[in-house]
Amino acid sequence: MTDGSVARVLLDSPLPQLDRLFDYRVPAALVADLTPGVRVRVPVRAQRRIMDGFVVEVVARSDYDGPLAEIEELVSPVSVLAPEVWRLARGAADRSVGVASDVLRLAIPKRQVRVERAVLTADAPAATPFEALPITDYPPALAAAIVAGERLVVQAVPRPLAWAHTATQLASQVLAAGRTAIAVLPDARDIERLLAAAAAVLPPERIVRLDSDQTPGERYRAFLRARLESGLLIVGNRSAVYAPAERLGLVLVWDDGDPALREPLAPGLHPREAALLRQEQQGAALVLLAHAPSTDAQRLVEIGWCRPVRPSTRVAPDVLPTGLQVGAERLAELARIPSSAWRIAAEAIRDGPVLVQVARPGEEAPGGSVRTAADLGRAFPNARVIVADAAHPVREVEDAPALVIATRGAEPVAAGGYRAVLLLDGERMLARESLRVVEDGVRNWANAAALAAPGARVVLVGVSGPLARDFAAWRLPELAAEELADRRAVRMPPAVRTATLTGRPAAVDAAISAAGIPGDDVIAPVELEDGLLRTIVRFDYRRGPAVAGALRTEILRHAAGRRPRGAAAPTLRVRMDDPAPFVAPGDLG
DNA sequence: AGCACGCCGACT
DNA sequence: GTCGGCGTGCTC
Repeated sequence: MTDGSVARVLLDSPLPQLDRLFDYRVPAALVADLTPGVRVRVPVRAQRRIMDGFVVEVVARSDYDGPLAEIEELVSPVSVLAPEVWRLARGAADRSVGVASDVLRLAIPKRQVRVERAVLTADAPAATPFEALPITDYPPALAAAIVAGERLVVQAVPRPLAWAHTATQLASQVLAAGRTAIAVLPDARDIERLLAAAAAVLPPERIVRLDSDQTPGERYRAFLRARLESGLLIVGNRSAVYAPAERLGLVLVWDDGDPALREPLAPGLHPREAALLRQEQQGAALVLLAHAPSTDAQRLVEIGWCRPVRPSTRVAPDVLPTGLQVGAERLAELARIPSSAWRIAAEAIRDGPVLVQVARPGEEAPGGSVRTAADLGRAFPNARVIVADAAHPVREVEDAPALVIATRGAEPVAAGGYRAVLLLDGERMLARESLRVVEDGVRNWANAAALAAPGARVVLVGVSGPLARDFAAWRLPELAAEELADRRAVRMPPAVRTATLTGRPAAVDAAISAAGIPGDDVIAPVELEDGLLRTIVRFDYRRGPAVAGALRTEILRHAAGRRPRGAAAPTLRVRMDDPAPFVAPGDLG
C-alpha cells in the first residue's frame, strides 16, 4: 500500500492480461499536471521497457500491496481520455470480450504536437446562441422526447435528403441547450450530405466533422474541439460514436443496417451497440434513423427498448412492383426491362433524371444476365447516360434529362428528385447466399426510392409476392418484423447473439462448456489449417454478460497458461457477433 | 509480448 | 558437480 499521489494507468497494449489498471507513483514535479485522461509513459518491469498509457484516475493511496514504480514521463498535459469515454470503452470491451485499449485506439486519434499547441493557444470561439429548429414532418412530441433522452427508432421521410434535415433538426434540440449531438454515418458521402444540411441552418462553429477521411491533423483538431467544447454537432463515421462529449444530448445513427457501419477493427463492436451502451451510461437520447429499419432496430422496438416513430405526414413513394416478363419493345428487350417499367422511364426522362439501380457495375457482366450500361443506353437512345458506382463516384446530378445508372448504395442525389426510379436486378439481389439478403435488398430499394421526386413512379422489377406488396405499401417496419420473426424461427442473429471461437480444439471445447453453451447452439464448426478449430456458438441476449465473462476468463487462462510448443499466439480467440459468417464472400459491401 | 524463474538431462 | 532446455507466471 502506498500513500501520496497515485495514478491509475491503463497500458496501451492489446494483451488481455494487461487490460486492467496499474498503479504508479506520481513524481512531485508532475503532480500539478497529471490529471485524469493524460497520456503517460510508464515502466513495465516484467517487460523491461517503457509503455504508453492513459491516466484513468488520480487517487491518494493504492490498494496494490507491493512497491509502486514511478510515472516515467507525462507525454502532454492535455486530457485526451474523457471520463465518459473511459466508461464507454470499458463497457464496449467487456461486451465484446475485447480489450479497452483497442477501443481507445478508435476513440483517440494520434497526437499531433503542432495541432495541440495551436488549439491550446487559440481563444475559445464565441458561441452564438440560437433556438432549436422546428421538427417538420413528425409529431410535435418528438422534440420533447429527444430532450428527455428517449431511445427512438425513427422512420425517415422518403424525400431526397429529408433524412439529413431531420437529423439536423433533432440535433438542434440538444444543441440549443448547450449539449452535444453525435451523428454516426456509414460513409463520407452521407457525412458530407449531413454537413451541408446542417451548415445551412446551424451556426458553423457548432459543427465538427470527425472521420477517417480527414488528415491526421484535421482529425486531431476536431477531436480536441469535441473534448474542450460542448454544444457541438459531431458528424462522423463509425468511430465518432466514441467522440468525447461530456454533456451529451443525442447519439444518432443513420441507416444502421448499412454494412459500411460494421467495425472491422478489434474488438469489432457495432457502433449501434456502442451507441446503446453510451445512451445507458450518459442518459442521452438515442435515435436510429433509417428508411427501412434494420432487423436489429426492429428487435429493440419489439422488446420495448426503443420507441418507434413514423413521420406524421403520410409520404410514400409511388411504387409499382412488376414481374419478370420482359417487354415486347425491342429496345426494352435489349436491357431486359419489363414493358411497363420501360414506358414509365421513357416518359419520365423527358422531364428530368431517371435513376436505374443495378446490383453490380455493368462492366463485369458475369453470366450474361447483367444489364450493361451500354444495353440500358440503347434502350433509351437519346438519353445522356451517367454511371455511378464505387469506381466512378457521382454525388449529385443536375435537374435535367439523364439516365443515371447506379449500383446499390452509390446513387447520386438529384437536386429536384428523380422523375422515375427503376429498381432492377431484384431477383439477382435476392438470390445471394446471405442471412440478410431480404433486409439488405429492402434497405437498398428504400434508399433509392427515397430519391424520387414527389409523385414520381418507382418500379420494382423482378420481385413479387408479399415482399413486393409490403414494399409497395412502404410497410418497411412490418417487413423488418417479418424478417426478424424468420430469424427467431431459426435462432439466428439478430434474434440471438453469437460468439466465434477460434483455437485448438481442446481450448474451444473448454470455452464452450465454461460459457454453458448447449450442443444445439454450437453451429458451423470448421477445421482450419494448423489443427485449429473455428466454431460459432449462439446464446440469448440475457446470457450475454455471463457468456462474455466466461469467455474472457478462458482467454486469460490460455494467455497466461500453457502454450503450444514454440507458438507464441494465444490458443483461443473470440469475436462476438461477427456478421461475416452469415454473409456470402464478397458480400460485405 | 517478452522476460525471469525453476526444475530435469548431457557436459567440460 | 553445473550449463541450459523450455514450461510457467508476471507485469503496478
